[in-house]
Amino acid sequence: MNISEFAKEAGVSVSAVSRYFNNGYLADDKRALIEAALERTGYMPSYSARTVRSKVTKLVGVILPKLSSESISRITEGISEVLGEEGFELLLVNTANDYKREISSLELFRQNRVDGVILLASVFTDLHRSLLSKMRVPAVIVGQQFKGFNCVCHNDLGAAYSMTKLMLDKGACRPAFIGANPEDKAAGLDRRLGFEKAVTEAGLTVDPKLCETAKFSMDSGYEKAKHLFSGKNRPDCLFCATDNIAAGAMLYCREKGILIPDDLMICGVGDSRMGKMLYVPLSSAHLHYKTAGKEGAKMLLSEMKNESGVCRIMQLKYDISERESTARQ
Amino acid sequence: MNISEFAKEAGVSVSAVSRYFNNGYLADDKRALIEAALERTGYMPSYSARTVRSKVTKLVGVILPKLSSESISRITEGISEVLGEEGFELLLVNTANDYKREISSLELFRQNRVDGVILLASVFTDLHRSLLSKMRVPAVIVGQQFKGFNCVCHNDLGAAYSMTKLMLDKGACRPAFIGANPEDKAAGLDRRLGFEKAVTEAGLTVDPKLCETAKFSMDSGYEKAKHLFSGKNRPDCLFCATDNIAAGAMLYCREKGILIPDDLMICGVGDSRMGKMLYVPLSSAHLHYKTAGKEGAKMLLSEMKNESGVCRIMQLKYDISERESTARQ
DNA sequence: CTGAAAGCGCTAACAA
DNA sequence: TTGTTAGCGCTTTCAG
Repeated sequence: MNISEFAKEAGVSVSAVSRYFNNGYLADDKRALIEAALERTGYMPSYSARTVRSKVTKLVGVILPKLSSESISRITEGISEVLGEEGFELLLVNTANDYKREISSLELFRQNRVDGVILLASVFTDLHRSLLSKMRVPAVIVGQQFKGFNCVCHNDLGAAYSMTKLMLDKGACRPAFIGANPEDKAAGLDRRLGFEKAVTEAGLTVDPKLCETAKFSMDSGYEKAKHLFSGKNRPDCLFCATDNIAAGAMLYCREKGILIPDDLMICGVGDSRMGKMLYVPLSSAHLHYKTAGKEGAKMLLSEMKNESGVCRIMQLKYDISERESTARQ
Repeated sequence: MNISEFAKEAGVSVSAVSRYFNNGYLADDKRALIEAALERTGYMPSYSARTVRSKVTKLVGVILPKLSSESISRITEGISEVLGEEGFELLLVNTANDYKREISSLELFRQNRVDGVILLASVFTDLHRSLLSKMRVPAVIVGQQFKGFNCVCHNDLGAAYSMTKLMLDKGACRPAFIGANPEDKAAGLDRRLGFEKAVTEAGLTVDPKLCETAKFSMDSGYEKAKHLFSGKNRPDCLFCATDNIAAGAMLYCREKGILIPDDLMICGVGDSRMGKMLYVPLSSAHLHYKTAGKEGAKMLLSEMKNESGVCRIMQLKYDISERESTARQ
């Protein structure tokens, strides 16, 4: 059933029906007529037909590298909360860390499918830049800072610095590092720079033999910890770029009888639910993921309302969650 | 720019352009002409205009109660993987456990916005039933069994039964239970029934004082465990409906010096990443969440292809992951 | 405040 | 194989 069939059924004009579903510039008797007919027929207007004319999809595209990650699902939850209140729905693309899919969804979103885009990417390239510039709708990047675009990001460098400093201040002097791919500017590069800054400031030097690069997984953290402890210069504190990596490293320590925090202090970033529940509760930098999602959504909303054109960067603060894994006197 | 402007620019007819983007029933020279013009103009066809005619959205609506849950994000990942391969995108609605939003999104999806619906709900009502019946597109329910509709579900009763039996077989004789809202048939009711079946079969009786109903959270598990241990008849084994609840209960035990598994064996359901990492690794029933999502998506795909009308129910198996929390001789 | 009618950008039937 | 053209279902002027 389409709008004119329905209008006939209701005994009103097509425009009356259209107005009923939109601004409601309508007399009460017609309104009642329409509501009665709605009850009878179960008619629903077609969203795409509306979009063809009005150019409004009420859809926001969200591109993310994976779903089953605590940080990403928290961010997405924040996005969905804010956007939902404004009547937007999410068109979700899970790229499964596949670079090609990231690009192709950006292409897809140029087909007037969405009113705006939120991108949670890990690695940025020139192709990203050129595609984002060609975008006809506003876009916001969450979790990374990318000059020339709207971003909501964390203070990754500061967080890594503070956590490392926390351990050095407690007397550690052989700091080790397990980081992530440095092409990921936020979780990879910046967290490494924060670690290095703290080490250098403490008057120590960064020992390349005590620095590893892991994947974002527990297993990888485990492997890298094993490697770290295979050398003769054993670390007495370990900064990990994520809680997951730290958890893997702790698993190794438990197996080998390396005591935390006595033999080795350890901390992560992200303050995951799991970190609190580990056999030694993990000190971590708390990043406000849900807030990041909310702020990203708010930024996008304001972009979609007025084409300001000024791009903004918002950096969120972090908090230090100190727990037993660094509880050395 | 629209299709006719673009066709003019390219020097071909509109149908040539339309064919280029669809079946490709097209001579090579025109194809080249179009591609050159595409390069020049960056033209992209409008998806909604296409949908108005073709009635195909290439969108599947996914309704879920929350995002930041391991089980749900795993299911969603499975859905997205299968559907993505077939060129479908996800229109995600996060209801935040709000019943009203569940209903309103079902309404929303009647506006020809999607080609199919996947519903991950916890509690089913008659309103769900009537709305789902009115649906113009196929729908699949994942995680719950609901007669008369397409479902992919777990063997919740069996899983709870096996985990409880595991502990009773090891000599426990005062079994306790922390479950979820029984209106949630899968995680609430069936897991309770499984527990009760195992207890009864072992020749024991279910002690109502040793049965609690918690929310799906660690905090709630903690509180209920406290309550459980406040009575004089202390349990010697505890079955929890989810790993999260079990983790909360274990936190309480650790605080109070209740030794696991010596004083209390404990197990959960879901086999979460966190469970493996707890201070005593948690025995749990492994449910194949990602597989559930994949199978749900496959079922939906086949429904969308041919209106079979026959509704199917698929129940997935579970596996037992035995760990230290039940490692009593 | 209301209804008629002209599109929105595209697809698909049809004629060539 | 192609191009012309009539819609898809809706919104939005515009004249009443």
